[in-house]
Amino acid sequence: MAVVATRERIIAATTALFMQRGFAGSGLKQIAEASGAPIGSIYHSFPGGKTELAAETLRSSGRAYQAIVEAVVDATPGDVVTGVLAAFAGAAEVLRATDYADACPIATVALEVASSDETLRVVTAEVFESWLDSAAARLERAGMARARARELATVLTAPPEGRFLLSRFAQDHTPMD
Amino acid sequence: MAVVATRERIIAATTALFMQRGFAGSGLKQIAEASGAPIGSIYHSFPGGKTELAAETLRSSGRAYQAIVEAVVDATPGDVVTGVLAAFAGAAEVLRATDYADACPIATVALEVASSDETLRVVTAEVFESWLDSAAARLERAGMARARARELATVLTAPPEGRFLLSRFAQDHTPMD
DNA sequence: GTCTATAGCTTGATAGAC
DNA sequence: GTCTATCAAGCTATAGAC
Repeated sequence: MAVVATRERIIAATTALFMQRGFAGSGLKQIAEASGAPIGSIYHSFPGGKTELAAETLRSSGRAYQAIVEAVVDATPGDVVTGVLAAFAGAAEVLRATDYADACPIATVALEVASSDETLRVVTAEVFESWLDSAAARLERAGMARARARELATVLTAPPEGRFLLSRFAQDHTPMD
Repeated sequence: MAVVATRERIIAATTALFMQRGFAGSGLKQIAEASGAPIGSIYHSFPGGKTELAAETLRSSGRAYQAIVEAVVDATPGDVVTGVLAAFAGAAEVLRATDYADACPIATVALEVASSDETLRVVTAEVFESWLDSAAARLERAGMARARARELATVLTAPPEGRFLLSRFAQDHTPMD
């Protein structure tokens, strides 16, 4: 019980710091302070150190984000595309409400490690693959051919990520609408 | 002459490191080594330290990228939208040729500093504004209304940024096509 | 203008008391 | 399992010789 809580608190603190300062910019000392756990506890829960903590955080964020999008999509009447748009409209609202601080929890770290840390790059690629699989499965279920579903899933995911990026550093809601 | 060369070499080295490891992940020591100039020379050219160096690097990258896109757009027959697509097709080729290492030189740093360094956040926003102005001006020249031109410029810029992001960490060309 | 040396601090990681 | 103390190495920045 206490173990799980500590581990979860560490991951939650890491998620928040990664969104605001990225991987290299988030120190273990900061993470320890933000989570209320000393550094020793981080190494107890994540013996692989910062890399293992980052990998678990990315996977956790990826799962959480995917679950939210799936819930919105499945609850939206009409076709899947409309559902995806509804999910991203919700994400846009969160972004605005947090003063453009909380965007995609993966993107910042993904760009940082894409060419410098192969272990974490693979993790971000797997999270992305999982998102694509989820979207493609729903499009297939709606009657779309397998190859076409995968293509459309990719096309649907890219523009929102770009809009997140633009509206975040412009601190302007316009690109999201 | 020698002064300019040193300064330019430092900025070039910083640009490359920012694309690969981001802002926090690129140390001044690494930049010094990559540029062939000692740390003292960095502080001679950029008295404001790492922040000033980063700001100048972002502006330089932004100008260079904008000049390339403008050249391609202006040299492409047909409408402006076709030109923009041609420019991004060229960028996709560069990305593939560099094994997905050299993507947008602004995006990684922009996400890192968006919520943690107001000085650099403003710089990234200005670079982005300049891109939008450039694209909107060309759309206006093609006869489009001012407000509509700006809107379309934003819509045109977002999806390619998203595709850059996705194809980079998937190390897969598909999202770019 | 160029470069060396180093100060002062923070980092990721470890050892070991409790 | 939890936490403290500490390490060596890294960082940004500065002072000052050439």
